[in-house]
Amino acid sequence: MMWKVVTIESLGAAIRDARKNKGLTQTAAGKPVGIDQTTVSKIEQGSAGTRLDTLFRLLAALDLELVLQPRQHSKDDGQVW
Amino acid sequence: MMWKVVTIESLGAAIRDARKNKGLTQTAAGKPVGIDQTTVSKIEQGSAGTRLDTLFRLLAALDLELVLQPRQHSKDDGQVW
DNA sequence: TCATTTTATGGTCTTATAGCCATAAATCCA
DNA sequence: TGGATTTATGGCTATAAGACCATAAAATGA
Repeated sequence: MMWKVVTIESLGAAIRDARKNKGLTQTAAGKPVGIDQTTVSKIEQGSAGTRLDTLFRLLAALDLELVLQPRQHSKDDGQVW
Repeated sequence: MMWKVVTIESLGAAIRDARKNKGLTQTAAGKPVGIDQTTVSKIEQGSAGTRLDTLFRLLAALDLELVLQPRQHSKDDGQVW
């Protein structure tokens, strides 16, 4: 799977998707990298203030990576941030 | 261009790369989205505590987007976070 | 080389994350 | 449907981001 991410909310949704695909609970996903369940919950809901270190630890736990690339605009794009 | 990002440092480096490709200074990149030059500097250096809202505003300013995907391991991968 | 531009660093102040705990709310399933 | 699991919320505290200002350091180019 690949999730295009342009907003914090879509990032959270993608992470939730990936976590569920792996059959993990928020607690199980966060525990190995020292992230509290409440924090995972907020991230998945699109908390604006989430810190990068927290995000990257969660990505590691879920075996995910990011790709940065020029924005590919499409006519049905809504708000961009 | 596409930058694979697995660490905060590589994210910062990729952003710097993209910004320079656009011929923008840190001040010029941050100004339209209300981000201070000092903050852009820290982000590019890989500041762990950078907040997602700050990151996404900068990505918007540089017309960049993220893609989230399963990690593609390669034998020369180093530390993953 | 030297002035100019750009980036890095350091301090202050305000604000908010994330850990932690407790618990309500929602979801699952037998 | 009811108990168990999972997720969301709220409070508390320590810690730190980011705006802003000043300035040092580095890079640029004429």
